Amino acid sequence: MTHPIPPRRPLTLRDVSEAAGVSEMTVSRVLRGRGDVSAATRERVLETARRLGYVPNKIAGALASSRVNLVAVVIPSMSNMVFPGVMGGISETLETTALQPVVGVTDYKPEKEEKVLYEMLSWRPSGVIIAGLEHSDAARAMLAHAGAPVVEIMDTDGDPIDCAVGISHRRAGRIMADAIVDAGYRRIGFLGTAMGMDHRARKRFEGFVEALAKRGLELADQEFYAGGSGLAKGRELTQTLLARAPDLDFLYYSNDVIGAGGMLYCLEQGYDIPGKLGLAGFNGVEMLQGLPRRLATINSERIEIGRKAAELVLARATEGGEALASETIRLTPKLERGDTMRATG
Amino acid sequence: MTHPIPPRRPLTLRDVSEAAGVSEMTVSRVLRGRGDVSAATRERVLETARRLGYVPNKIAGALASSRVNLVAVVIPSMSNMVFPGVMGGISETLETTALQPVVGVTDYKPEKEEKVLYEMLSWRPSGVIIAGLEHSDAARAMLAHAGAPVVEIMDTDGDPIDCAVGISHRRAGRIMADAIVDAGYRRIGFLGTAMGMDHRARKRFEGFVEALAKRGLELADQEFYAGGSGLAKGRELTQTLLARAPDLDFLYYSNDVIGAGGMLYCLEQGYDIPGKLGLAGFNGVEMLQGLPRRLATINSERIEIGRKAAELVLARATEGGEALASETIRLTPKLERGDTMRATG
DNA sequence: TTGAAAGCGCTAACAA
DNA sequence: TTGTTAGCGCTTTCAA
Repeated sequence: MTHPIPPRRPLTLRDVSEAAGVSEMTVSRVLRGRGDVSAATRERVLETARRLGYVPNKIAGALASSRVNLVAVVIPSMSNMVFPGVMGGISETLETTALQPVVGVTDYKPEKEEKVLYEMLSWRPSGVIIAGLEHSDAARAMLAHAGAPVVEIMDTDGDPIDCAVGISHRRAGRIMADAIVDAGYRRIGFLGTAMGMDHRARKRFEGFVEALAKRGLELADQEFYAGGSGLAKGRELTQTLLARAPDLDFLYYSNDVIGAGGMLYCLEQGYDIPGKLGLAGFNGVEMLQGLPRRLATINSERIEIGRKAAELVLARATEGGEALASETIRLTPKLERGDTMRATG
Repeated sequence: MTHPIPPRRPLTLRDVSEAAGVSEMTVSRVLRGRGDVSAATRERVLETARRLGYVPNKIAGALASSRVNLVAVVIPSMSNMVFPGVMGGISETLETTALQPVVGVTDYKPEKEEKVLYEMLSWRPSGVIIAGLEHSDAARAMLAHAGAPVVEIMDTDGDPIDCAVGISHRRAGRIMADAIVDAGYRRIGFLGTAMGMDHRARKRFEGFVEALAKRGLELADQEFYAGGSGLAKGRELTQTLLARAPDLDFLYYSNDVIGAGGMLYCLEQGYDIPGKLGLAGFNGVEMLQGLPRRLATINSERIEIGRKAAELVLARATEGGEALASETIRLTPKLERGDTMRATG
């Protein structure tokens, strides 16, 4: 089924200028809401612009003013694990400002990160918010030359290029390990991603294993996977691991979604949770509210990270903030015990 | 904790031109991959650009060429109900092309849709993909003047401005109603959003009620809610409705997430599903794979909608496609019976 | 194959 | 309060 449509050329300032009988400059002033125009002229111009359906050309405006009200947000994935939270915090903070977030996704691939960064920086954004502290040399070079504030988010275990907001994932791993051991669990299994390019998952794992070691323990068993997370994946991993190591008394998952899948599996199998078997994930994902039990987890403070990152960009991208020093904000990973972990042994 | 960073001005074509000892024009040609440059010159320019860390200024490029490789994608929400699927289809299709999707969110608010559209169109995108067929007059005017192909997605019950790809939500409602009645259920309850500005949810509801009427039935009871969907919300609605109308034998939810919450609640309460009580949602959300039962649903073909929409834009935004006629693509909503609905009475 | 000139649509800076 | 001029960093077009 087809139907014709008349093509039209977008209007220019000049069209409005001629229709309203004032200079282009005056139209420009009115549309940018500058105060130095008489009320009568303003009214007439606004009316004309609306009537014609004029939409300003930001490309020309940006080139002339060398101001672009975009903030590049570069993240590894849009999965509902982290993206909605971080993005929510950013949007909320920028909502009432002139700045607008624009998102690029890297799929945890350094080469894609480079490509996405290159594309986004070529639009000369007013700021860059990018996940993680690990970037290729080329990416770091681009960021250093961006001519705009750069905020690396999620992680604080490393050296930022400019600003950073996040939590220590090593510490998050340690906190969970300590809580598990304090609760009296001893035969601990790990289930999670293969962690190839997921540096934060790796750091949590390292912190976890290290803290166990300090308490004289080591992982009893582990099961890795590659590819996307999902409840089904969590079930599968859990079944495999428990079949191999039935004497485990705690399962530590690298994220809440596979943890939740594991929880559903264990409940169906009739395991005594948290009495004989404890479970924990990582992230504090809202989406999972409403499952039969609340999974123990560590809140990764995604919304707050988004908010703070946007604030740092905002301050530096706004009139007078150009010279602000770089800054690193460390938030505190917080244990949420839920219903799948005892409080004490 | 603070640490200083040296600010740098972004490089221009001229910097590369001087460093490489050729004209700006030649550098421009090389960087745009045009063939009419000698291999030696090309090599030298490429080397220089890389060494300096040059990132082209697309703003200037776009202004000069009046070509912008962006596709505006305007959707009501980033919830994991529809966004990831649609976006996946779009990204996948545009991945290998010069076009890049940029997302704007309307929160189901007409005034926000206008604002987002205005912002996005002011960047003169090569195409617009926008959810729904219902828009304010102002929004419709902007779209008609966009000077770029417009594809309205998700819904085909109405008149598109240019192109459209989607399913008939009325038909989806009818299909579900027929399947439920055919399976022998008779006391049917509806649980869903208040549907203020969610036109597609409203159309499904209308189709559903209409099809029931044709079979001589009407809704036995219903429960509406406002605000975000979540498993917990589904539990709550279900509890309320079943307390009020314990004799219901089917619960039709306006989306899969609240449906899944309801399912968890009903299983815990020991209802015989699908024997004595049937359940169904809408969307076909992958995320829910791995729950104790597969919820009956209607697949809304989100990925395919994304793909087709991107293809329509691509064809029209590419050399020679400017004059292509408008086109409407109707996909077929497909029933997925899952484990929560009998096949026959 | 390379370069020079003009201009994309707007805004900064200055003039009236 | 309003208008004029120049130019943002590129690409198009035309000339060499």
